[in-house]
Amino acid sequence: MRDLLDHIAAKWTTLVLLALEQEPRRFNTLLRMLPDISRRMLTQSLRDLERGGFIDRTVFPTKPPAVQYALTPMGHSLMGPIRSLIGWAEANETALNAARARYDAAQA
Amino acid sequence: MRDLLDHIAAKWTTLVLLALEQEPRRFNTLLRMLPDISRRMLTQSLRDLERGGFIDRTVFPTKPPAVQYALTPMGHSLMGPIRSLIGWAEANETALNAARARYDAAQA
DNA sequence: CAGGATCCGAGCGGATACTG
DNA sequence: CAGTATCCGCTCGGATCCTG
Repeated sequence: MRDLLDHIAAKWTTLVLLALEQEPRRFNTLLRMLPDISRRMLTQSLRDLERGGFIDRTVFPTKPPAVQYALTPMGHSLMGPIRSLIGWAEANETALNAARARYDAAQA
Repeated sequence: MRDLLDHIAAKWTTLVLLALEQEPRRFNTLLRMLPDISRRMLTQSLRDLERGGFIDRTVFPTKPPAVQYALTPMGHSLMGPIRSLIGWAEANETALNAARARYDAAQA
């Protein structure tokens, strides 16, 4: 459990998974899809996800080389629970912001 | 969404929520329940969760003072999605470890 | 008992330059 | 194109001491 949390916790990994959900993507495509991620962080996140068996990395020996990242079956199966989190977040977004504003106001 | 991820990402917050799910707890009780957390990190996590409206903090003016932390309705409602993640983690624990072992072996 | 304050080392993560 | 390498500021987080 701790393990999984550390993955989700990685802050970018979940966004990467979402970017790959529809179809496999290439490195620079992902870079463009995730506006605030740096090359370095994207590389790290991809390695982390690959290590966990969530994504597959395929290198095409073209020139220049192309690298494709795709969700594994296990990666896809994780999307269910993630969707459930997203649903919650959307449903409670307003309440969440309100709670924070209230708290911050009380501290001022 | 980013917001929620940052919460979950806080690495301890989810564990704190789980510790509070059954019944309200006091500070030192939580400290004992979460073996590897430091006082400082527990305080931070609690503040963060309070700010987000996930938990309530109640001070009893006894001597010495007692402070109780309890899930709010919103906090409880988040447990559903979290349970779904936990279920996934339990179901895929073996596959996850295997994937990691495989990856690490390939790198060696 | 519940925590704030302070100090400090380790690592996260960005920017830039370089490679196959 | 898809990275790696290096430098470096900054925050995370532990340890310790102090308070109401």
